[in-house]
Amino acid sequence: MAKPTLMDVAAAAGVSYATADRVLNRRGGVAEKSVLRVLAAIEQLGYTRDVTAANLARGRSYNYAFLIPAQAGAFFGEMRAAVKAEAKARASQRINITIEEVPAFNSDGLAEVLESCIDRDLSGICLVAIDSPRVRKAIQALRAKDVFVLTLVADTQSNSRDAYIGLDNLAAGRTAGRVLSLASRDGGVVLPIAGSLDAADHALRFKGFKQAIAFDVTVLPVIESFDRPENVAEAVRNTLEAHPNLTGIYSIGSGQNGLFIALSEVQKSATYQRPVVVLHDLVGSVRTALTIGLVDAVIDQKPDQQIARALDAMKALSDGETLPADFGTIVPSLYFQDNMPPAPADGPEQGPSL
Amino acid sequence: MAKPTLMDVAAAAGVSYATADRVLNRRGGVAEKSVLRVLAAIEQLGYTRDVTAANLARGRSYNYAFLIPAQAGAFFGEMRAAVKAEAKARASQRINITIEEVPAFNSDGLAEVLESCIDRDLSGICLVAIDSPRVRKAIQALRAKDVFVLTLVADTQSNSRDAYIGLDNLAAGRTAGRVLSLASRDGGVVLPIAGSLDAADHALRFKGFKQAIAFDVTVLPVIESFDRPENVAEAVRNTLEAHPNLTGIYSIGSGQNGLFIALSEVQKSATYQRPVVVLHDLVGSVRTALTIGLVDAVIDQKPDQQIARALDAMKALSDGETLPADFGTIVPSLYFQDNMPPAPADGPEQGPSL
DNA sequence: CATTTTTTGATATACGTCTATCATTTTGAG
DNA sequence: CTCAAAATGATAGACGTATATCAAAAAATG
Repeated sequence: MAKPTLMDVAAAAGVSYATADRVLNRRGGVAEKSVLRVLAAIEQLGYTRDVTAANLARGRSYNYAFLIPAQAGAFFGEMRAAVKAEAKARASQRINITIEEVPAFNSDGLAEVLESCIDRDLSGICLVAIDSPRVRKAIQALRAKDVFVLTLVADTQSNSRDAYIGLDNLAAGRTAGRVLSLASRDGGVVLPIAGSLDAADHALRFKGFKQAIAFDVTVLPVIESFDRPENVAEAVRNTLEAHPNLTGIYSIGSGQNGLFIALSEVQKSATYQRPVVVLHDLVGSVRTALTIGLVDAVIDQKPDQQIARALDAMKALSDGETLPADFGTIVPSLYFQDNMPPAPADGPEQGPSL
Repeated sequence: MAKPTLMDVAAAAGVSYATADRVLNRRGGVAEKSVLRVLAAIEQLGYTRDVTAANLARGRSYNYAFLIPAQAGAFFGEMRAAVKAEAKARASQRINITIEEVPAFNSDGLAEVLESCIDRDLSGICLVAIDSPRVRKAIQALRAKDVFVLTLVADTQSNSRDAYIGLDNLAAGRTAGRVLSLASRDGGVVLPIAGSLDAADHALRFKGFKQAIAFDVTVLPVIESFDRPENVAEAVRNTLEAHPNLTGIYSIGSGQNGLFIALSEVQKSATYQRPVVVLHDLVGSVRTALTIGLVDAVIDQKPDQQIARALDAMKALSDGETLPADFGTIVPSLYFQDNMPPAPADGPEQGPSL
């Protein structure tokens, strides 16, 4: 028996197609007993609406926009590539995706783009949030127009968006702490390096890190790089000087160049045993560092999976479903040289398919 | 401008809808120059076929079957739940999925079910392979009828199926080796426990393990449990007796009960420092063990992701696409207490949606 | 040029649903 | 019982594509 159609349901319920349709689409004006009979028939036949046919009839397509920060490191580059890949994959399913470049670290720039989206007939928008009154206001304006707003990677206030898709930073920090604790079994000394502890994500990671670190491991005062590679290289050099027995380094943020420089010096000099190094985000340069053994473990937030998840979330919201509570939580992945996933390939253009 | 339709393409190419259709669907009998004009129009307008409308018109739906071993431990239970979840999620997209129970470890039983599938009008089938002549023959018969056959978790000969979706066992073993090496920095002694090294997956994991283990770490002779918990408990006890300084245990296979028993004895006695324990598959009991700190790290093969991947693969094959080379390779995930993903919830039944 | 062959156009029906309209039946109130 | 209100039925057009048929036009053949 083929999949039942609404016609079958109507027949089974002993009503006309029109009535079955009125029930299914809650158009009202149907007697209670008829409603029940239709619902019973739906239940009994296991009817599910063919959403593809429904969308076709409604002339409905899903328009989503991603606002991705421009040129802010390799991470967002991968993110952009992932969006493009998903856009292509879903194009044949009436899902249209556009990417808007947004100036990095600039809340007014972000707000401006958001404001320009208001009359673009979008059903959802996905942004890397920077909190500011103007941004919040723009988001509210969009949501008032029934545009779903998701935050990605970085969140705003939780009541001002529909969902947040992003890394569980506390778990990420704990994982780092666990690895360095394992690697410093009988006590040890570890150095945390952050971009800035004022950034919410870095602070959370650091908090988790301290939670998970073993009691007999000494955590040195955290170094804040403020995105200046020289600072990091210098600080790592000094620390190694002062603590030749350093067992671990946790680089909490991005911008790893300074760290790489200092580490390769250590590797060459061979005066010290290299500490175990844990850092974040498996982008190109980090991938290389892991491959050649300059660092040991990488905590990744799987940008491609985040994009896919964000799209699934927006589609679900558009279809009137509600999201499970922890839908947006991305569990940190831990990669060694040994279980690195293959690098994302920007596949060649495909011709029109059959 | 809305998404272009084939009508738009025909108009742009200056031909009729019928001709554009003939080109798109390779029906033949079209002059070379017309073909070129249509293709140019497709290119220029960025036309992509609306597959949902196409499937609707074709009356096409995708019928897939999953053959999952019955009652063979919690792992396949999770797998079955994942299939059910995906089945529900894709029901509205003309994808029908059935689950067939297959007797565990029984190649004839598997073959029988396979043979019964031959005239069921399936477009794809997914099984946990057990190699035997009869199974191979059944698979060939299916493929001869244009049914795509994927293997899951366990493979057959690579030329006898369309794709294999499964864990990269070598990488999994290497990852375990890496963790135990990290945890045994200045030398150490580690104990590998396998179900049976005759099983291809266990052998591969063990091979990877040895590859990644540090040179100054001693690997004790591997214990083979042959799925008897008592053996494992006994062997672990003896090993701890003989090597009070044991730094790590790698449990290569499933059936962890014996290990858990021995470990909880150690935990209580407090005579030894508990070795670092790495094992496989984050099923219920393992999850508990990880939570209470009985074990340290779990390598997971993400059954839910495997199911999703398998479905994507079958759908892609059905649509005439070719799969990327490493499509089926599942990268092992490493979980600590700290980054455990939430347990899969068997969500409550949802009423008919809007 | 006449004839056959190839190519093209026009058009109809179908897929499962949405939306709308109009006619008809049933129900409830007075 | 009468009349309005509520409920139901019947049906048509649309969405974008697939598939088929038949006639008309263009090209190739002799």
